[in-house]
Amino acid sequence: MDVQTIKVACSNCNLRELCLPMGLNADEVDKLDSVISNRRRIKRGAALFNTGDKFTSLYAVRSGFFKTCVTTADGRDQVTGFQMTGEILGLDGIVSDHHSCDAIALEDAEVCVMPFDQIEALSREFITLQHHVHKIMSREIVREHGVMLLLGSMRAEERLAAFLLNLVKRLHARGFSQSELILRMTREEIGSYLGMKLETVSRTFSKFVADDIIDVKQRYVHIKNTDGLEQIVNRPNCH
Amino acid sequence: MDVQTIKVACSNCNLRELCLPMGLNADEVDKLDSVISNRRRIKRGAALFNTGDKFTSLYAVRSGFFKTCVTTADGRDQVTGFQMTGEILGLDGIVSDHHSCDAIALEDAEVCVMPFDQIEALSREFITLQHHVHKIMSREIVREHGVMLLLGSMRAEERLAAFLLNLVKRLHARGFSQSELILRMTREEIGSYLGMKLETVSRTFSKFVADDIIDVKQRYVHIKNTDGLEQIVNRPNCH
DNA sequence: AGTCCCCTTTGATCTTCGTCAAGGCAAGTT
DNA sequence: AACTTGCCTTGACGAAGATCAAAGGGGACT
Repeated sequence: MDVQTIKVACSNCNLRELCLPMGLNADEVDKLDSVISNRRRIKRGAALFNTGDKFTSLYAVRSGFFKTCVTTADGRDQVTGFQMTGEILGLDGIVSDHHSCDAIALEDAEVCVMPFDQIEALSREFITLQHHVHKIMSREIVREHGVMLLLGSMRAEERLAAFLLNLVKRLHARGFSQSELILRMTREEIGSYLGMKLETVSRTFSKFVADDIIDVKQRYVHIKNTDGLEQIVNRPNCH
Repeated sequence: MDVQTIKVACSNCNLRELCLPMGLNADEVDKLDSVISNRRRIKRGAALFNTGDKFTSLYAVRSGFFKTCVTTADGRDQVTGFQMTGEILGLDGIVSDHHSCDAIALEDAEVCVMPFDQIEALSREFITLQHHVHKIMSREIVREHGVMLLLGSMRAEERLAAFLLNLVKRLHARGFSQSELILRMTREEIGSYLGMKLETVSRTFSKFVADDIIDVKQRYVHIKNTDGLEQIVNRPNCH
């Protein structure tokens, strides 16, 4: 086993508590290592996969930051999610054997390639892994319920506040600050995800700054008042 | 094996081409029968499960019509889907062992109860079933992508047109008319699902009637011009 | 059959956000 | 250093849809 192989192994990966091996015992992680054959590097702006591509594998984000988006025939475009370290990409492809969205790297990134037939084979062997795969898919379904709630019933300020809180929570789980973050996406991508125009995103950021809830300098955001953001999200429609 | 048992079996169910047994061979369906122990009747307005309930089973809709909705602490409410015959409910519960939405019957309904631990056990045995379970979850993820696109980038007319086309397509797959349907939900529930107010739903229906695209009489809808509806959905934002 | 209640429709008005437009900032290039 | 380019901010205006209000209709129940 050469140095490179060791480096690739889940067992040595500092993400194993966030990623697919979560909850597996040492023996099971060893087996999982054997099916995660390789890594793939994606340049900023490039696609990990595109709509229509044959589905073969799930991908675990090892480093970098992705967006997924669906596009309609008439050119409409919707960002469906942002994925960071330890999160899984590609679940959309299982149902039809082809991907139904694009996964684009928002910065230079690296993913672990997990051939899905091998994941399925292994999860027939290990109950723990089987259950974990099911949980990952269920988690994605529940996440999307949350986005539907956001898009269907929140106003612009609430959406952006919820978005910032969600981002910073996930970053904090990865060891980053609870109050500072660098956005990896443009205002337009945030707007697409949140169902608003980039100008509205910008204005809403400016309003939060005026209200002394955050500082913003381009992509850098400092959350000065987390409670303030939470109140914006939780306040029932006050009209 | 008494008459009642035979009636309950997937192998004799006229939904087996739509429901969980889809694609399984006779032997596999027999095994599946053995884990689908019982049915449950749900009265109109009653819950199949509520947020917070312990997750034990998936449910296949045998008859009737359901909505699922998420509710926030501050009383906001979002319908996340409508489920008809042959569709699967409960996937939201897998990730945390508790349901994260309510499933409410919109008319008297009956579901097949599928204990999830047994589904998992059986799908370790049958590759076909394993793959099918994964597809069902992936399909739900892709469906939700579509809803996000709808909520994030469409205007009221487009949303309602897309909704009607989707409903009638699913009903047609179940042997119903391509052009006529009975809505099982109120204008308010449609509005919640589509991210608009019930008055806007009503006005949009009225506009479609004025444009001679549909007839509406309360819950009854007759689609007179399917192409017209499709054009409304596919037309790029024309402002 | 009559009553009640919920659902639906429609109108008038108001708010939020989208649209259009112009200009600024930051980073990389020549 | 000047220039280009992409991204962001801000202002003015308009449109889509929300809100408030009132009244009509259908189905369920007694």
